Amino acid sequence: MIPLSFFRNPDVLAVAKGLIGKALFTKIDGKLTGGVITETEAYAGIIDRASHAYNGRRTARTEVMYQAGGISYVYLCYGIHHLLNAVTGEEGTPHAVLIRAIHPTHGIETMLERRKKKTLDLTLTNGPGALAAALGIDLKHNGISLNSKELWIAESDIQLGQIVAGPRIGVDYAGPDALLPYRFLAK
DNA sequence: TTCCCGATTTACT
DNA sequence: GTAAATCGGGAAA
Repeated sequence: MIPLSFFRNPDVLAVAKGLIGKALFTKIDGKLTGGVITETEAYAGIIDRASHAYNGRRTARTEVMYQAGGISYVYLCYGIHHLLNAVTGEEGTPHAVLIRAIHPTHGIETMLERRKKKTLDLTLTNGPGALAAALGIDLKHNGISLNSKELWIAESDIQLGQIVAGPRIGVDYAGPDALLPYRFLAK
């Protein structure tokens, strides 16, 4: 497993970058699925207009983000897609890292079934909504540990290319904050 | 309670 | 390239 101290690093950018190349697994409905994280985005709590916790907003939904790092934050977007985040930072600091894409390594058959696809292609786990769907993640997994029996993150032996940073996707509404290089992906 | 909108994906024109 | 799908949460009243 990954030590809790990794997730509780106050530098959310370092955690987002560090998660690239880690392995993400779920075991939901008795089916093991997982892959290597290839793309993430950082959401810097109260100072980041793209974050749900911007300006200290604290509600029933965002409450989980204020907890200590090392747990999940799952939420429904556009009424259709579930997005998976890793909560980071110490308790009281609502930082989170959105997992945007993985490279599938385990349970590909199950993931194809969940996505209702017949052949393996790049879209299977490429994109935050698609990834959560393939892994079987939904709101039931909000706020659970990232070292639980149903959902966990581990080290990986797989070598990825150089990590590059760039602006985030789909957050144009965040004004100047949308331009911040908070997105990390393996080349 | 009511109204409005979104950290996206997919299917069309 | 553009639009529709679809529902929980946040803000207003």
